[in-house]
Amino acid sequence: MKRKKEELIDQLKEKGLKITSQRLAIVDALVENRHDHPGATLIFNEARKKSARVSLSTVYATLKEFSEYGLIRQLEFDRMENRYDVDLSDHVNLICNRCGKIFDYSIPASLEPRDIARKAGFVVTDTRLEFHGYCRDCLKRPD
Amino acid sequence: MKRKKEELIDQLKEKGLKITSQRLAIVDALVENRHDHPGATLIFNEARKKSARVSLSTVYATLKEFSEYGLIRQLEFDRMENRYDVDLSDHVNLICNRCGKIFDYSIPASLEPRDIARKAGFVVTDTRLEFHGYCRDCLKRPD
DNA sequence: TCTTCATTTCGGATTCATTCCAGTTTAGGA
DNA sequence: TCCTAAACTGGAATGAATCCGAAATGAAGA
Repeated sequence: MKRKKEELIDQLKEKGLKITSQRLAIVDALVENRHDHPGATLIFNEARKKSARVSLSTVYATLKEFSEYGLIRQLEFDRMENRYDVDLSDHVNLICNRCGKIFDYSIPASLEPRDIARKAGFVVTDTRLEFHGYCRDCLKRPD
Repeated sequence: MKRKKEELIDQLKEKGLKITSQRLAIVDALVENRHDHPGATLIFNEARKKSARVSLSTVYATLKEFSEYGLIRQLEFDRMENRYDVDLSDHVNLICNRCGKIFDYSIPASLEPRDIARKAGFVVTDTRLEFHGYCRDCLKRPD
């Protein structure tokens, strides 16, 4: 299996997006911090460390673009910056109410809170299910 | 079954929260617009219409407090104001990518996108599952 | 290798939801 | 009716994210 980093770079090429030093630094930061589900600020700082010249605007624009092209997944929160996930496989995000860390729990497996507590050591207090797509009315409309 | 409005007011009393004209107006707005899953701005406007003297700060503080006391549920989005749900029963929020409307789809029922398309006429393009709670480390820690 | 130009980047200004704060009002128990 | 903690106000502050015009640059073609 190819490393995630090269995989992402190949996808950039496929989609006709340019490979710039900024994008490489952002890809690096995304892949290396993947288990932290990093946010824009963390990615910005990490990219800067690697001696790359990057602006925060660019980081935002790039993450947005990557999300739109389906290279990564954007996780949204209330009063907390968005986080990004390079793991596109089916999984549940387990989010700790206290420390805010985000853990992955892979599917298919039972989604019963009891099972999750037993297998992942995570006590579920609140669940959030959202299915995004197109409603009946919008499907009918042309445009 | 008691009407949702009285139910909420009773809960305020039970928790020792004061019944103010502002809170009554906010409860009204929440209940009457429940199917729109209203946001703070809509609730503010609705509450104002009912000749109530309310400030936006109060609406925010009240919605936050209601959420914390578990009277309502806060739904968070990216670049869109938070929305509030008075329906605390198990259900999936179906969110249209185009018009932004939020539909409820009750559980227990199959969560298979195919079944949802057939039964609710909603085509699922993206799913979001988040389980909030406490991680292993935080469970160990005293504090 | 050089030229060209659409794409990308920059950074400062802007937007907008939400929170904060200090002063004022008020619900509801005594 | 009085009293006090709780609730409310509105303007300022915060912070994530976007916008914008100008400058830089990747990469395709000569």
